[in-house]
Amino acid sequence: MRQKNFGLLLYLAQKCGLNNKCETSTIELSHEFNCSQQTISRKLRELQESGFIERNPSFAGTELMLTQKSASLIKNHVNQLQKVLSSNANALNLTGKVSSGLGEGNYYMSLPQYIKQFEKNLGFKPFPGTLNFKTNQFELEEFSKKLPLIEIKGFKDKKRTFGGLKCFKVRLQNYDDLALIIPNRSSHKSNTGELIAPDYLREKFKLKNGSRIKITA
Amino acid sequence: MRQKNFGLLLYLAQKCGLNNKCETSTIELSHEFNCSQQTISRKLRELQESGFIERNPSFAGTELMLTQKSASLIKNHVNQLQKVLSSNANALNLTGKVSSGLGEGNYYMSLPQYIKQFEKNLGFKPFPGTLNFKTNQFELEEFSKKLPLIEIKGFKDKKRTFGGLKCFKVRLQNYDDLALIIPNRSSHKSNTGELIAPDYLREKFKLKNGSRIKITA
DNA sequence: ATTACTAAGTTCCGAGTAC
DNA sequence: TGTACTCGGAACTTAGTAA
Repeated sequence: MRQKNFGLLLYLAQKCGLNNKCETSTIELSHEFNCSQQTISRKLRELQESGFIERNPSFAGTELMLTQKSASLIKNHVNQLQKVLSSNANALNLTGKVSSGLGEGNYYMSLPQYIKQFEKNLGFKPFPGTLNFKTNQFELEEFSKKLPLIEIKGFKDKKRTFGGLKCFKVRLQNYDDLALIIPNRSSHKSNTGELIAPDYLREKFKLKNGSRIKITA
Repeated sequence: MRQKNFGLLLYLAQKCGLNNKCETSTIELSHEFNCSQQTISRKLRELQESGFIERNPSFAGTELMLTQKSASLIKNHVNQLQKVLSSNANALNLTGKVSSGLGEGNYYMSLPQYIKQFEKNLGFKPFPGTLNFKTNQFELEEFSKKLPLIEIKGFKDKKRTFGGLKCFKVRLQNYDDLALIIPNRSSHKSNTGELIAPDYLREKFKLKNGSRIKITA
């Protein structure tokens, strides 16, 4: 919506239909719409000036009809809301705010032993760097719990031990070569999520620190 | 609709979905909704006080979620509009204002030669009297043109000639034992339609002179 | 009976600012 | 960074009327 007098327009659509002429009057409408006759008079004029309705004086009031412009607007409005009702009803998602890349992930992404496992398990060669985002710790846990787990194993070399990490395939808008990674023993705060992908996500999605992102399952 | 801040609520539904928590802030929303941070702040409080959203302060802003009350309201809103889009898209109708019974029809309804034809062609015995309504002359013609014609024949007795009339089955709300009659040579103004039915319509539908009616095909 | 103008009353918005 | 308060002005509504 975001259109002046849209509420009245919707009411008129329900009263008159989209392609019908409708005999009514400002007084009648004011009773039905719970406002004054003067307000209806003004609103009808505004709707007419904006090309949303057509009016003709009639034997006792006004004959009015919604224009094609109104029909399009209303159809569009309904379509948008239908999407919300259907797709979003049970869609899993997680929102957060892009933050600077201090996560552990960047380190993992430089080690061939990890990279090989990513390639094998995710089907893409990850970009050398992670996109970090701050989110709600509890939500992050709940979100990842509901997704199929891809386990990336840790390993040892002569000097030290490298920990394993959890990995989950997710989506960002329509982009689905994307995985959320959560180190098994992370040293940074767990309100941060890390994303890996074959592309440089900051560039691809024009992201800056503070940009809001919404990842879905 | 007719609900305060409904516009913002719809926006939030599109942004956050119906069952999801959503990380955002008053500033972010103010940019997206084209108003000030203060206005969003107030509107969110109002929505919260009315039980349409729930909010929790979060690491950098607010986590918000629509309540079940919002979901119901929005679903209802969409349902109503869907009805408009589907049923009303090509529904034929005619609106008018009940007027006093000075039409010719009352006379016809008293003559057995006509009554027999009505019974045969319409399947009901008409109430002795017509319900007259004023409407737009052109609309009346256009409406009746699109309906199947039932012809009621005129006749002669020793004294004079009685003219024929056109008859069309129509509906008033869910009531469909109803016919619109148009005398072939009418003496009254043709912006008046006449309805016959087995019942006394004024009583059945609590109609007075001036009441608006909408008949459909 | 309408519609619509003006003027006054009311609501709403946002800049400034506190926290 | 955030949210939310105050308050002056803008926007909207309506009573009284004219046409």
